Amino acid sequence: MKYSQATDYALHAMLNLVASAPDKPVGVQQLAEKLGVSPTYLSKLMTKLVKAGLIVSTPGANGGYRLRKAQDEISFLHVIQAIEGTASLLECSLDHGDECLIQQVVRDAERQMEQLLASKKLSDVAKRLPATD
Amino acid sequence: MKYSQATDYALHAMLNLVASAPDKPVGVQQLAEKLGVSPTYLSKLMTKLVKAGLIVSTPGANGGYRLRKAQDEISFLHVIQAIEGTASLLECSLDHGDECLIQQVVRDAERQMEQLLASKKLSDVAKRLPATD
DNA sequence: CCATTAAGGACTATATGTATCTATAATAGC
DNA sequence: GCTATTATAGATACATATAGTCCTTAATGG
Ligand code: SF4
Ligand code: SF4
Repeated sequence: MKYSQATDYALHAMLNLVASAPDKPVGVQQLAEKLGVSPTYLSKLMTKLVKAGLIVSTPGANGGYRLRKAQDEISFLHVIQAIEGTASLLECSLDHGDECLIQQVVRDAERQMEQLLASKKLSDVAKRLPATD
Repeated sequence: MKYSQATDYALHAMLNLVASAPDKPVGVQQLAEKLGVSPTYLSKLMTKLVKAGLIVSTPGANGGYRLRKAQDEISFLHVIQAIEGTASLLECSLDHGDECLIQQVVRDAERQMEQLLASKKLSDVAKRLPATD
């Protein structure tokens, strides 16, 4: 089980936005170049982030993307779920109801992980981002 | 991000083994029938569990699978990792070294989840398994 | 020796993820 | 208004992973 590569791109793109001036939008071209990804592909991911309410986009000349909220209000979980969705890890076909302990265990485990991911904000890592990124 | 269906099968198969008599091996035929899966496919999954050291198999007449360890020593994490592997959720191509906070956050989150999954044993859910399973 | 059962290789089908191309819409600046 | 710029979106192509089947081989009990 792995996060899709798209999640990796999204996280790095978001951190690049954090590192940029907050009022100057960053275009997908620049982002794609820094990440070494195809611009058109990255564009679709950015659109997902827009729809998730994490960033805002402005088309036209000097357009691009900028954060919608303060960087200390955007958590890892926000970014990850914007790309990966919020489905549970275990999707059993039969639904034996609430008494199913199997699902409870997995849900609990998910909650544990999500709790930590939600507590970590972009600002927590923005301070010390590897230089070449 | 979701566990593969194979993980779902493996968990249910293991719990069926727990529910069976510990000395009588259970064949893949019976298991497959209970789970509603193809026997040949399930067979491959069972082999993975064998290689992970969770169960032992005996071929030949009256053969099948049985638990290798006590049911309170087998955790959810054991079963899940036997199928899904142990790779990290985030596999970035560039490796910027230990100071990368992005990876640290994700690793921490993984550890949180794994810690809970490791603490939950098969015996914890075997007591109250939905009837139709 | 024979029936039974697991293991494993080869193969197919399907789904998902990754990526490209093209067209459309919106915005800023002239 | 016109034009350049930039995001959005659909269609399409490609790669990879998952899911599943078929057949052969090996091991065990009777
Ligand atoms: S026992 Fe739980 S996980 Fe299994 S099929 Fe029933 S509801 Fe789903
Ligand atoms: S910053 Fe961290 S996650 Fe990103 S490419 Fe570098 S090592 Fe990988």
